[in-house]
Amino acid sequence: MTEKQPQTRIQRKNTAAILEAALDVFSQYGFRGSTLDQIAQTAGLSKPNLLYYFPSKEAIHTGLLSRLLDTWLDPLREMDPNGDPISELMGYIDRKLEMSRDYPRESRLFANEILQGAPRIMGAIEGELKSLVDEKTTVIRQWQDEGKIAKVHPYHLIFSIWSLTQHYADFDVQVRAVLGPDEVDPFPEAKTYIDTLFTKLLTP
Amino acid sequence: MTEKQPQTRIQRKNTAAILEAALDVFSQYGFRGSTLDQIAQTAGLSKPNLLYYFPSKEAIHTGLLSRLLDTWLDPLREMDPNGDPISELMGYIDRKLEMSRDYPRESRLFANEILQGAPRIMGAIEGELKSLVDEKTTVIRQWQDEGKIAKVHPYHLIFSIWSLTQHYADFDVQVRAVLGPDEVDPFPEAKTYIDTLFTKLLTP
DNA sequence: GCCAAGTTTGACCATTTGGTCAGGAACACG
DNA sequence: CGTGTTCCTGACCAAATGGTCAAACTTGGC
Repeated sequence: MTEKQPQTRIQRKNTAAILEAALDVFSQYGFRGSTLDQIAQTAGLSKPNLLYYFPSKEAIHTGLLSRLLDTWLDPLREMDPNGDPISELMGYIDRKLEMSRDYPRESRLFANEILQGAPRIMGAIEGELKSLVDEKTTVIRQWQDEGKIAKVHPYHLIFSIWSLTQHYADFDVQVRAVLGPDEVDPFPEAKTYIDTLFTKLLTP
Repeated sequence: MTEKQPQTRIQRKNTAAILEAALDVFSQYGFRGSTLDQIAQTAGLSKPNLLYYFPSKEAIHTGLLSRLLDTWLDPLREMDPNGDPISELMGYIDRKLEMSRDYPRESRLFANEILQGAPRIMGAIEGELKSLVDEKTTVIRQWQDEGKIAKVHPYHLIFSIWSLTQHYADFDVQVRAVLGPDEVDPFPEAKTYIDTLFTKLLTP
């Protein structure tokens, strides 16, 4: 939070390379399963050089997470209380699915962290994330009271959007294995399916 | 696969204790993030004693996974092609949600494994799991052709059941954090929500 | 109560891991 | 082109990790 931005060209380039490499490694092996050597090698740097930019393994991890949480919540933030309820919700759902398609590593990074009890990100979940969800569920409840969308539990509605969309990033290998080698890209059909599901659920 | 069952009392007790402890530890930290010392301590044994019963860390892990996969697939296996389509599917969904409630560690163990690319269980996914899903999706397609349930993509239907139910085990800490400290048990409301969702989706 | 089989352990080992540090190389800038 | 700052590295360290082994201790059946 108390970081200075004025950095040299090299600093910017290397911290970016480190975070990119760390995303690769942490998202695949989780925090404890990842090693500094792995990250350093992926980033094309030496281990001591890594630690010149970040004081510790944990600092890289939390740096990544905090930098990413905002992006991750953007789709929900964009949901406009004054827009048309159904299209706002469907828009949110579609954006979330696109994020799973375009940023699967980010999804897996969070999944890993939450799976392990969120030891390094609990604060943000109880703070930022919860208050955003609280805010948006209030909007949803309003829409429901106005009869614009079906009355279903708002929090569980959010959970179901998260789980359905993130499943295609987090469980990608399983999805592809079950669909078989013919299916190249599961996302178009996933979008159709999910759109149908939520349309049927939300139409009053 | 080629194991002998006739064991002494002590063997049965200790292998059970080890697998129980390993489930605890592996499900929380993933394979690479877990240590033999941790498992040994949780099981109340010394590390060399662990390795008297299992030849290696990997053997414990694969032992766990193979022993668990069957249980994990049971709810789907029970789905009866000759029963009433809607109640068979809703029954499967309810059983799956109950498993998330009663066996969250098992769910997280699989989630961890799949997240990391399923390196130690890919075979079972491409074999056992895929063929069971193939079989059941055929049944679902039949039900759809008979007009008994709505025509939605059968594979994605299965994926959505998995993701929605397992979410409450895998992302438990997030669910509880978002719902706040007042909500003690999210499962009753989850069941209501999920039942509504799939009823609306599947009713033709 | 004896003895062979099954069980447990402390001590040990090689490797890996997160992290340090002194010094050298590259760079910015007057 | 000189010099202070930034950047980078090889060598190193202590702790942790997966795994071994010989020796000691239990156990079960006779």
